[in-house]
Amino acid sequence: MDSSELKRAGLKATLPRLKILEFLENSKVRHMSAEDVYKALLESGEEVGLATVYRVLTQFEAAGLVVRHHFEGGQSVFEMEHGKHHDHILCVRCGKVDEFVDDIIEERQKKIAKEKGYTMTDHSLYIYGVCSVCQKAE
Amino acid sequence: MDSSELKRAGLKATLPRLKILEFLENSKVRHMSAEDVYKALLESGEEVGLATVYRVLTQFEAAGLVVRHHFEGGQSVFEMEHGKHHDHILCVRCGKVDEFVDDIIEERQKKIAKEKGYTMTDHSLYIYGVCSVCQKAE
DNA sequence: ACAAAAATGAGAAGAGTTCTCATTCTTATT
DNA sequence: AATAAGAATGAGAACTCTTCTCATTTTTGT
Repeated sequence: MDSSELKRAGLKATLPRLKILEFLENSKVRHMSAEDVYKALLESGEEVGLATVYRVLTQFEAAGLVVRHHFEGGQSVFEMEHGKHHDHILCVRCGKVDEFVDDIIEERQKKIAKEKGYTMTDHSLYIYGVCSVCQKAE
Repeated sequence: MDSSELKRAGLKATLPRLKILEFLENSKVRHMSAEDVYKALLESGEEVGLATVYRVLTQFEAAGLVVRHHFEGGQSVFEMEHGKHHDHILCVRCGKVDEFVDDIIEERQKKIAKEKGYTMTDHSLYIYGVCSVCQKAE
């Protein structure tokens, strides 16, 4: 287990943090709720408290290791930060999530913020639609 | 009180619905949570249940009278639908909300959806930043 | 190995929202 | 205008997601 990533983020290398980080890094699924992480760890025989999962994910977010998304439906989902910023497009039928980057949109956002007198700190863009698979399954 | 708007939306013209609609239409504030609406009605001496406010706002949303936003922070806020679609830019300090429309961004979104094989049904874009007033108050 | 400080886990608590169901209101019909 | 049938309401219970509390355990620098 590699604790250097945690240390770099200014977090002590505790067991729960290591397990959660390891799990996030090795998971095929990109977007996970706190509950998802908690359940997955329990199933693989790890002892972690749900409160700890929430706490740690919040810390990871603050440290920039992870990004928190507010997809529709109240629940937060987390995603490993792999350097490149991107936005999301979601299927409203099956819940599939795709990613995209569009420099023109990024540009326009900055411009709009400036025009309105804001210093932009962040943004969130979600496109909702019906994916190709679900369109056929109509 | 004008019940035609409700009837047009396929909703019976009940007293609570009329009061809520009237309040939304006359309010200076554009974005309100269910709780906000509930409290405001109570204060102006109207008898409405919180559950009804939630129910009615959801019905208004389904009927297209109102738009629901998921600003950061879990809570839904509602806004009268005045025909013109727009996105939002929010101040992370004072909570101020501004609106904007950008045709180029709208265009790009449709294009991206198409490229990814999606039929776009909706989208949500929020820009977060620090507004001019809060920048000065630093 | 040890003490001090920080992190954890279990459950309580909190916020926001939905559900349940007995009562009340609306509407179409006399 | 009265009525009957169905829909809507309100009060509180219940539910979901998340945070808090605090006694116990773990980590880390010495």
